Amino acid sequence: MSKLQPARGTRDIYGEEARNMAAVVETFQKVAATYGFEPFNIPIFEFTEVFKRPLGDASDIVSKEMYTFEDRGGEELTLRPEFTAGICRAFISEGLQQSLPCRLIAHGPAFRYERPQKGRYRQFHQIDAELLGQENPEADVDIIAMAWRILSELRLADKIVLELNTLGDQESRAAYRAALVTYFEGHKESLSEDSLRRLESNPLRILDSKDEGDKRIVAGAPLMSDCLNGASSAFFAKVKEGLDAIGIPYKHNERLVRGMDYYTHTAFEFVTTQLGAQGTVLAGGRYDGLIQKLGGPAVAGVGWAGGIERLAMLAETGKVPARAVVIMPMGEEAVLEAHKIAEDIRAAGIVVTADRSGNLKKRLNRANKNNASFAIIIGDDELSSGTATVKSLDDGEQTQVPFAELAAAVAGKK
RNA sequence: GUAAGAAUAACUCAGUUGGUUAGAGUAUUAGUUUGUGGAUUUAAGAGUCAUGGGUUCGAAUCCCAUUUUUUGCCCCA
Repeated sequence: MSKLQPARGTRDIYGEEARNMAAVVETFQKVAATYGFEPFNIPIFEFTEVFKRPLGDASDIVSKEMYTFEDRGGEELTLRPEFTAGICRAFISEGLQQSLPCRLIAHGPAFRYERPQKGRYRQFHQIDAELLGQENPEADVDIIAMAWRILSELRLADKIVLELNTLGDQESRAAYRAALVTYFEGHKESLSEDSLRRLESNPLRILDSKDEGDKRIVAGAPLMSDCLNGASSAFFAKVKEGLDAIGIPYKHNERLVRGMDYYTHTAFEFVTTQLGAQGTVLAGGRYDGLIQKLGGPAVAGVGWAGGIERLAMLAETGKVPARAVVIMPMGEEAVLEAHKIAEDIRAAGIVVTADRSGNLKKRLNRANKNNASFAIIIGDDELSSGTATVKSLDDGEQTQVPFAELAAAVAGKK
């Protein structure tokens, strides 16, 4: 800590940005509720094992990006790098298999020790949805539809495309992985250094390489669709059929793979070209074996997470602070009366702030700058008559209004 | 973790081949006594030129290190 500034990759969020982020979360909650999803809050940190096991030791998140620490009791803890693992742990801890299916949403900060860039921070914020206990492909359709509706409500539909792929079930995935390894082993000498490493850790990721040389090799690589067994391709067909039925546009991207080891079957990403390399705005997939891997029952799951910062940057929510009524008491006695009046007006759901310092000119100036709708002036004259001076800051019109009628006088007129 | 840029007032940015007291716009405050805003105008405050070293008679300017940030890669929301 050299100066009084936020630690690398963290920041203070306020003003328009904070409003936009709040709007994203509100839209998310509102839409999710119409799909029958309910809030589910999990801790911000867990035992390290909770993330290590499902994500896979070789994944970058586990090997270099986790905020892991030992607490005073000597426990190994980790700040959550994502939500899914924690929710699955909670599902087991709370014995929720009694109440399947579970439709759960969560939102809040997550942490990854990465190189910061715009739209990529060490503390970032996600919205998250998980649907547990539904093995059928219709569940995938449901949860993608929900994501699409949220993005539409945020008016992002024309800035974002849905990319879709299947990784198949365990068997198909293993077969594909083997086919890829065989193929890339044959091109070892021309693969990039990164991809040689990936050949060991996560061969599927080579498909996603940005390296030009790799891309040429990848072009000739075997396709997932050729390795799918009957059940897996039937599953994927159903998902596509469902999306077609409700008119959600998507692009089948054979090269789409995901970082986490736990995905099976459907994988999808909502992508924009407007955020540079941070174009993935919301992404997820199916993770049928995950809960079992954590030591729970065999329960299917499908879900996604969206980056709130990234969504907020794209969405023009147009959210502005509500215009306030500013109450301006002149003198000691008026201050007390102003408290009472302010409370009365707020009880009617109107935004009221008080400005008690400076001469009237200054206060009106400030009120105007803050885009207030009305000024309510209370001085000695008003106290004795029981009526306040109400001044519209839009047209300057001024009227005397009895204290009891102020809320009505100021309501609705914006 | 890796490569290349950037850092000057609250904000956006000028600042010549290294030369005296580092500028502008926006914003802020004030232009007077406790009761009337928005425009114009006048004035003022505001900067350890990111931090620490070095070169030089002299550094915002050149060199090195550190910190933060931006754009790629890695990876991901």
